[in-house]
Amino acid sequence: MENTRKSMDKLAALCKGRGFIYPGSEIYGGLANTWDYGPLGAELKNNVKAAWWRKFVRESPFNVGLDSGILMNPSVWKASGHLKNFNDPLMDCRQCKTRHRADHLIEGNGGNPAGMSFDQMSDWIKENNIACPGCGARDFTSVRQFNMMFKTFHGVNEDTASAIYLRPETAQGIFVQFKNVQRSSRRKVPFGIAQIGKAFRNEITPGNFIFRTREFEQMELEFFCQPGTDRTWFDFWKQFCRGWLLGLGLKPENVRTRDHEPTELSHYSNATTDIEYLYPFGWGELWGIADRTDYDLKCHQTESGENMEYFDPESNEKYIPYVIEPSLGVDRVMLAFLVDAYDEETLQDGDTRTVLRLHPALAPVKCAVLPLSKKLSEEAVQLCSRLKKHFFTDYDEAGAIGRRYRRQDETGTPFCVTYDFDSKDDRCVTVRDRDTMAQERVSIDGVAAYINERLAY
RNA sequence: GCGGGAGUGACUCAGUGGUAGAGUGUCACCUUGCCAAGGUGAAAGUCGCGGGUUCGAAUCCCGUCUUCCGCUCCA
Repeated sequence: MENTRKSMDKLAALCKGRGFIYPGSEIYGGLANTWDYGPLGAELKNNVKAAWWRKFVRESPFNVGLDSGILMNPSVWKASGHLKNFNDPLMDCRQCKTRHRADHLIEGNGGNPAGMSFDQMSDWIKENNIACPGCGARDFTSVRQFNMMFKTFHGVNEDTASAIYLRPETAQGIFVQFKNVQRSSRRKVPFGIAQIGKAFRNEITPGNFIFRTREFEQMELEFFCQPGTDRTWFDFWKQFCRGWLLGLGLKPENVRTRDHEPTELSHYSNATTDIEYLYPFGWGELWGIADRTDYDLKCHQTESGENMEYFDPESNEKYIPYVIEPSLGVDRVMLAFLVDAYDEETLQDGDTRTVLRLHPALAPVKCAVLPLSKKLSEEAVQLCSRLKKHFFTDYDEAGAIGRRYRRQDETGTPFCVTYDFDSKDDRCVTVRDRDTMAQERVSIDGVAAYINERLAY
């Protein structure tokens, strides 16, 4: 545990020092569990999202994209069940300091918490002499409410009529627009709608760096298919998602899939599989893949009165499609890529070299132009501005060349291009590979293509 | 919310009542010329905040804020 804590701390320190991730609102003393992405973090995050969008939307024969709003009609959350299910009654054991859900406690002891007020729950637990599952004591605080949805006001008058919520997931925007998208894109089932966007949840226990934060970004796909074919598609997307992760370099031994037990399934799902990653703090959920059945569309049909049925021209029947939902957290997958890439290499002379072995497609800086001497600045700067048209290129002429290589290693730059005293004559530069530290002589005119080829995934 | 840590330059920390320090990092110049930490110099600190004790507080006392870890929840 000591080591794992340390490795997360080291990564967080590197992230702050190099401009990946800073603590939020730091000059005001911070705000718990909020983080801002710095220049390199913003690049990395964009690269992660671009890689996902490319694989799940642009290259997909099935899927189309959507960018729906964070603010939605509150009825959406009534229909989806979030208003009801995102309100948790919690109480603490005064003896062992653990926290419990009052409704779970009541349910587990043969009671029925449905419809009980918080006071009634407190009373029930007292009357039935319920003991703390942790320590056996019977000394609880009273039940308090935790609403997981961020509430705000639509319009300038803070009256209850205009209370709305920040979306706790992006999925509902997709369900609500299902008919518009299907019609306007002329898609036939099976097809999917993909979306990247922010979501907000008042998590009771955020933490572990950017793994769980109250403001986070999701990359979700809602894949609509004919009832009965859902399990086939479920398995298909499971494999597809896993392949995406491994294709971008996550080590297979750090990735596992875990099927949910029937008892832990969400209220809308009949099957869920998590793809988990081995973080320094243990296995953590990365990607939840759920068979949501026709639950969501059905709920919206009931609540809105809008017919959500799809007419299948091939089978000549009407049905509400089943939905397979692979839902991935941008921030936590980014953390997984960072953790997986972090390496402290011991060199022959005993030196340690910190390297972020990010996949070239994800690396924030693709290439750094390093003149061997400041006397070569002019030509090197010219080369740099040419390369910048192709990909993010950095320039550094400060200090010894070895030092500059190490600096680039720390931020995961896959290629360093060294302009030396021969370059002017032979029109070639040395390209140094981050992972192998091997050097190759490449013509100045061909260096952009040389690197571009290696950024593919 | 409860329990336990912690707040001194960007980072890691020293300083326990008497002039705020070091190393790393950053920047400039020199040196070097393909794998960092040679030289010279510079910038950078409301010692978390408020109050109290004292001739004098980073240091002692009281309060407060923030943050980290653990627990409950994670659609």
